[in-house]
Amino acid sequence: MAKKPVKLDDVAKEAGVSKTTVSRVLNRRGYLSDATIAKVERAMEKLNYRPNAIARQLYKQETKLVGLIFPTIDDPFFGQLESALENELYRRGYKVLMGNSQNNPEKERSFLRQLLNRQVDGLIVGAHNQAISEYQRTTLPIISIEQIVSRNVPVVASDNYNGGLLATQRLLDDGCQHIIHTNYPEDIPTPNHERRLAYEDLLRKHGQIPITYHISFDDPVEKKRRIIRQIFEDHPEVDGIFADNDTNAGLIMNIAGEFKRLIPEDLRVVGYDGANATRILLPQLTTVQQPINQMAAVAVEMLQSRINGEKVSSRMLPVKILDGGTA
Amino acid sequence: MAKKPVKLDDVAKEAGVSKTTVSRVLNRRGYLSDATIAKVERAMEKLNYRPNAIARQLYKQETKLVGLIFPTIDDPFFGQLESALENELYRRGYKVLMGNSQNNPEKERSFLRQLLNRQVDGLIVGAHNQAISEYQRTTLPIISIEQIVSRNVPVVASDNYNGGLLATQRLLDDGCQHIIHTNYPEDIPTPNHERRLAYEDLLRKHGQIPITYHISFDDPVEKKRRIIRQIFEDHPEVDGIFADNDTNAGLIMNIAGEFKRLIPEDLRVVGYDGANATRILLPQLTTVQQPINQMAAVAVEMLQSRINGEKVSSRMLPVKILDGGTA
DNA sequence: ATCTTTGTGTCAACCGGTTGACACAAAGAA
DNA sequence: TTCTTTGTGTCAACCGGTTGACACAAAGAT
Repeated sequence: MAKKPVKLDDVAKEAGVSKTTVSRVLNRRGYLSDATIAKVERAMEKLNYRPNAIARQLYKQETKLVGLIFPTIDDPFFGQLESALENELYRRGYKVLMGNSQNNPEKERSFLRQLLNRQVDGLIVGAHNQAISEYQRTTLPIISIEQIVSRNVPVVASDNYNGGLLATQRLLDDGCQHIIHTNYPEDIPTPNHERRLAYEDLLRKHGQIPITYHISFDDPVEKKRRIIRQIFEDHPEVDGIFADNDTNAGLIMNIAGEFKRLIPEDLRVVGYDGANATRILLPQLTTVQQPINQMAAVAVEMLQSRINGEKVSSRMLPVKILDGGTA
Repeated sequence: MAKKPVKLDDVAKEAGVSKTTVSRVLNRRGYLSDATIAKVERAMEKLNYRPNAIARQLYKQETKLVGLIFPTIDDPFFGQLESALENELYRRGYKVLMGNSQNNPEKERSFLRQLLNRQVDGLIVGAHNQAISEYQRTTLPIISIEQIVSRNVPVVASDNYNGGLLATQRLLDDGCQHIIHTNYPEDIPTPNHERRLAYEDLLRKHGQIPITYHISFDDPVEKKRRIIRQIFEDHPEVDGIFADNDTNAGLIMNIAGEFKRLIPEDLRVVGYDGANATRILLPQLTTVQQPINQMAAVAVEMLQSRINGEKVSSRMLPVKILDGGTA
């Protein structure tokens, strides 16, 4: 015997007015006497009335919801990024519908398809899948972060190439002779590859041979460890490593210990990302920091513009190197 | 001149059938000839029809949305927890509406009020605020994680008291004579205090005087560092620290370095949480691990039961200590 | 005395799907 | 022949707010 929820009509009856009047009180529009307002509010209070958001959304054709599609949230970089996005969106009156693709194209597609059904007013994506045709033929406002999704989707990115240069240059300045890089397998589309390209270009310019070991974001930790051990086994001469993200840099530092390498004496390490959580747990790491919060702010600003029907173009934000002690 | 979105009626017209028939094809209910199905599907394809989720929700009175209210997502513990929750919920056909309270009662209340308006089918909360009366007088299914929200809200918790015992006992077993603890200020309601109580009880039993330094989750990192430095200044004799979370344990380890303490020789450290990200960045930390993924699974299962109208009661899950090298 | 302006409130259509009730035809059963 | 079952499809009410159109009264302007 669950009581039916109170609806606007019930309030109207209780207050002795019409639906319209109640709605007007709710939205404070049109002419209203103080007496009427008081009467209606008393009735709402008495019945503990809660307006049905869905009904309003149906009529208004807007949900004040924004979808976020990223690989995961259980990671210092994405955690901070989505956290910052949520904050910015909330400030502008939007709530967040979160979907973690786990780099699973199936899940991403299903998620996307559902959101496209007028569930959200806009979308911010940073997942690593491609060839998801749904992105192409929709008119929903979309902003992408660090990822090229489709020709018509503006991108907010940090300057990955320059970040790669900064990291590599640092190791060169430190006098490293054998610098190795870790990055995604090349068939996974991500802007991280820009970091690799910079590393390769700069290394070649200095007469060194670039060597990249491929570690995928989704590899289980044990596999990542195995790949890193391989580095030390294949290249005992290594004296500098540029990791494409801080988590890998952390793993590298641990495994360097296993191989009795002192950091920074025997081995210099530069990471990438510079997220809050990593800075706390691994402050000694020298790393290229992305302006995560700023990226979030810019992305939300751009999305808002698109929702308002304005045109926006892609933006690239600068990175900087943070000195720890590892390089 | 934005074209109006295609609606069910348009598809019906295109296919030469009625709305009902199209709806039936969409939901595969009632008797339908193959010919009809094909006809309708061709029409949907041709018009690129997307059903309006909001309209369906309004009629069905369910949104297949679950709200998540936690302090933040930018933290290894909450990141992993929310990530696991999202996964479990997705498996059951629910999408996630995320709200970070930032331990800001204002934001939490506003968020909650909006979700209560029939926006979500259920709620999982783990925010640290109290006295939010909205939780009390609603019939929305709610499950709380590690937090007592209201008499009628079932809780999923890990065995915090036992976790406190495990951590403290480990330090005692290591022969520590001066064990200090960090935890929230006592006026912030969190189950972490159970960990403190266990520490106090056990320490007293062993004739030691419990000393707790208060570090709030929301304190800026610099403040946290300051408080931790204070520990070493006030109690140079300290030889064991039980931190109420791994992030603080990480900070403690760093600052121990500043004070020239070797870990574990001069100082033993035990953390709390054992989240994935921390295990990767700080594997050497001995810590009490919460069964984060299991907590998420149980919470979702309980929520599903409540949504189905069943009664559920609170559950407590066991913790275990993970051996690193710091204690 | 007539015309506007301001204040208060009502009616009914609308947003876009969903579904119970019902109509009608063809096939099989009694 | 008549009754039941199966297959196919239509009608219109419904979910719960929102709002343009409109009615009517009182006050102020000309």
